[in-house]
Amino acid sequence: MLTPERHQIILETVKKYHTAKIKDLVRSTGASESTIRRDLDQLEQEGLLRRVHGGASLRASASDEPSMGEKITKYHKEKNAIASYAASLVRDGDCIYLDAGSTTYEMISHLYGKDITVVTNGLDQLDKLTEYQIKTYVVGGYVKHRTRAVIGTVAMQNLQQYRFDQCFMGTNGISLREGFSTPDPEEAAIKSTALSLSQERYILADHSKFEEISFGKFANLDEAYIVTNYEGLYLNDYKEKTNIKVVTS
Amino acid sequence: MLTPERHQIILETVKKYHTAKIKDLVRSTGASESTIRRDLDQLEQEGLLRRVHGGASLRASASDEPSMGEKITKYHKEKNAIASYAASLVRDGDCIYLDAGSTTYEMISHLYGKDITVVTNGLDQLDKLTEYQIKTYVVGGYVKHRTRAVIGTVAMQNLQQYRFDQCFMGTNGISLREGFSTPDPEEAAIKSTALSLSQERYILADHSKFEEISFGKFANLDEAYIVTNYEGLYLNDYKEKTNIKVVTS
DNA sequence: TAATTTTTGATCGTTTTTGCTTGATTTATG
DNA sequence: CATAAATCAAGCAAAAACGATCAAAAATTA
Repeated sequence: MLTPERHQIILETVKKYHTAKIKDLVRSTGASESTIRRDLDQLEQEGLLRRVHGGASLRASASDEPSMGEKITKYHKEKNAIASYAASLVRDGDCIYLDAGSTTYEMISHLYGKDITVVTNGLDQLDKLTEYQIKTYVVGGYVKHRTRAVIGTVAMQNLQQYRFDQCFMGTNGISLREGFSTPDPEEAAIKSTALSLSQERYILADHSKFEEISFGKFANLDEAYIVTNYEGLYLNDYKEKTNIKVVTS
Repeated sequence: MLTPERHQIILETVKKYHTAKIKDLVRSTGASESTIRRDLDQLEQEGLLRRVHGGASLRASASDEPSMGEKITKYHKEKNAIASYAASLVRDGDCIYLDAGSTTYEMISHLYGKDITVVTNGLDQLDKLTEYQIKTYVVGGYVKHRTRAVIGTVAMQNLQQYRFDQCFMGTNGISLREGFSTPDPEEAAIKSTALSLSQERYILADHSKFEEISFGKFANLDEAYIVTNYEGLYLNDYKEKTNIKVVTS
């Protein structure tokens, strides 16, 4: 691969995700870490991106909203450990559902090379899945721009066409009394539907989600397994009520 | 092989892939490395491409001489002129279908600010549409990685849920006798379905598509309007057979 | 046909790029 | 604040690409 082509790929990645990890760039270009580093230095020299620890990001002009880009670095490690464990649950030949959201997004890099079929309603997921050449179906329906998720009644109908061996999704809140919840009722409805179509159901949640309640409830506590790094006060209460796997990174 | 022929091949390769490796050019022309090197030097001298380690790449558009750069922007201009005109046909309140492909992609920036609903099967289109905050639905179904388009029987079924005021799509070939065609029959099927669901049907095609025939036919000549910049030999024949709008940039 | 010019392909020493290693630096975490 | 993990920069050696040179082949001209 020629240098301009690599640079092109790097710039497109940065433009698309507002951030790019060196490891991902190594994957998508086939070059070594050293080469990518040198490329990033060079591109920074030209003012085309900003070098950051672990990769590069958009040349932040001013007030950028904390979109996918920053979310990625925030609880990145915890999320990655959870995502990695979740991915290890996926078996060759399975058909799985990946909900929109940053944790399931992290899963995808760990799914590389598996012979699986993925259905998703997340636009970012789609991009990553095509990059990794994983067999993919997208749920049709209304595109909610802020979260880049496909939702709405059309999406719910389309979802019904599938049956899943496993589904993986994030959540905004987990509560002993109220179960799983997320702010947007439309997204809650999609999650609920996906759960009902799956044999095995996994909710991925870092510790910050525990004992939080949002507007749209989408499942009771005992309707899904939880994969988390939560080791807080109520862990035993949760263990009594549902199946919970604590991952320590 | 004659020198101009080699140069032609080199330029086409660079134009097509935005980059060309010397080894590949050696293979595709049958000439030696030395010869290719000399060719590249010469072509660079003429400002037609940029020499890089290992081969050649497109001229970086901005601060470069006209020649190739001009050709590209001119080509881009044509496409953009077609896209711009097509976008002007869209009325507030309309529900339109945008097929996957580069020309309809160009349309999106011209649709900014319009109060419309867009349905698409193109992943790149999706990204652009979310960027421009245009009300969007995505067709569900199998994701073909290479073209980043949603296709297959599921996609066809899902598409049937909609009815469009207008649809816009590209094509690979237009022929007086064989109508519109594209290489992949699956994509042809989607196009055909979308056409059947639309009140007004527009095919966007630059002049290079005329008198070309691909494997998958998706419509007869009289089943859609053509928006193009073609002013070639058979223009009058086309005018007799169908509704064709020639845009001059 | 013979002489001359141009183009081509191979060779070879030099330069550039690349990937790995190592020790330093930064970041995360308790 | 201290420790562990990840990331980084610099140096180095191997590989790839380069450019200059020259003789053979092809085209042109006399």
